[in-house]
Amino acid sequence: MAETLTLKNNIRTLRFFSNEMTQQELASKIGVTRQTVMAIEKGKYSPSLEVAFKIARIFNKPIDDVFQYTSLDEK
Amino acid sequence: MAETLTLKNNIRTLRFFSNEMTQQELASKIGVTRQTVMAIEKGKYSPSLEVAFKIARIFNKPIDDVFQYTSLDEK
DNA sequence: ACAAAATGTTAAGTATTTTATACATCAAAA
DNA sequence: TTTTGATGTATAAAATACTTAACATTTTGT
Repeated sequence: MAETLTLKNNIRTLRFFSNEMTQQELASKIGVTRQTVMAIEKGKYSPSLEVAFKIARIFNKPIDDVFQYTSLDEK
Repeated sequence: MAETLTLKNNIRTLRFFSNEMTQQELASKIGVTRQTVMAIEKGKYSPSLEVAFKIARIFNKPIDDVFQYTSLDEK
């Protein structure tokens, strides 16, 4: 049945837990534009692994804690 | 000093530990071409997070066990 | 030594990510 | 109420990932 997998993330939550970090602040820290953070946060597309690593690093989390690649209906 | 970070990976090793899986087999399993596996394995470029997840999933490992984003000189 | 399979390389094209601008909406603050 | 900062949306261009195809080199097996 070729279950459809989608990419989700906790960036928004992680930002808030990190002293209410704004999208712009996160973007600056990892060296991308605010639009990129925006698009990734909203799941508009799959970022490069490098950008994913940079984000995870800011929050001191492994990538799998920031991004989840799961079947759509997963809890 | 803006330490330079580079992306490394253990794909080659993981393939061998997985019943000597070839690049072509891995490519087929994750739905990309052999050249793509080749390029990623040799670190020619940073794959998309989605492809990274697919690879990690084949080996039943978290992404951070397959890819390392570290400073060049790191042991 | 030979054949076959696996890996490496290159080039050109397509697809996707990221940038850059610009503008709209909303909430908070002044 | 007006301004300001943060977020959302849109679009075009630039950069990068991925494909396709073809061929060269290395490794493995017979």
